[in-house]
Amino acid sequence: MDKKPTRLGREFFTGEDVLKISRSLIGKYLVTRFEGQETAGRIVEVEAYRGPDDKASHAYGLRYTNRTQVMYAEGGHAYIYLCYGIHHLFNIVTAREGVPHAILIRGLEPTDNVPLMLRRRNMKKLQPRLTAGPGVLSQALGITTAYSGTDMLAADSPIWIEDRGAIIDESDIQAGPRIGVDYAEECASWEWRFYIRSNPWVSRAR
DNA sequence: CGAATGATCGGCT
DNA sequence: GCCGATCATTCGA
Repeated sequence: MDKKPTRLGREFFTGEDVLKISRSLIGKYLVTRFEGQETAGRIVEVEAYRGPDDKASHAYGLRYTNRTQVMYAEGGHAYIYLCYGIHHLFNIVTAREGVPHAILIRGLEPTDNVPLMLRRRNMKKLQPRLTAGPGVLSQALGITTAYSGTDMLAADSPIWIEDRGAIIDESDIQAGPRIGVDYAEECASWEWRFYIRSNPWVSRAR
């Protein structure tokens, strides 16, 4: 915990196993810096989307559109899309170029510059609603679809992932079915959602 | 070109 | 617990 924060290197994101990378992301920090203001939170909940063979993925069957083309970029890019016309959902692209894997960040424990996050969310009081959920955490960090395609390994990237030295015990990580993917037939039951058990910053199932 | 649809959220009952 | 918001994207005509 005392370790100096280091940005995760490219090799963290280019692996083939998106489930393993998803688990490894738990406990890392998602950081943004816009107009000189940093905000950050500890990742406590993620979901894996494995391109070609996953019916829940926007890249199922290698579907390639203007929106999804960034999913085919090298691991470490940001895939951000608009959901329900309102919410900007933030994903991290993984795997080598051409393999459309992605990890959706669904829950964050706010850590850096909470007052600014509260302001962006139009909230007065700190409560899980601030960053528990993929749409709200993007709002709290100032992330919008305008940043989709960003290479988070670029030196001047406004969004990046940090390792602050915390070790998360595997036994504290719970797996379960992904949220909101009922349309994905047999893939809907795959337990590709990972989260820290009993953590208040994990999004609530509806 | 038109219609349908979401990897959700917050307010209201 | 339910329901409406709200629009980029996608697909089919």
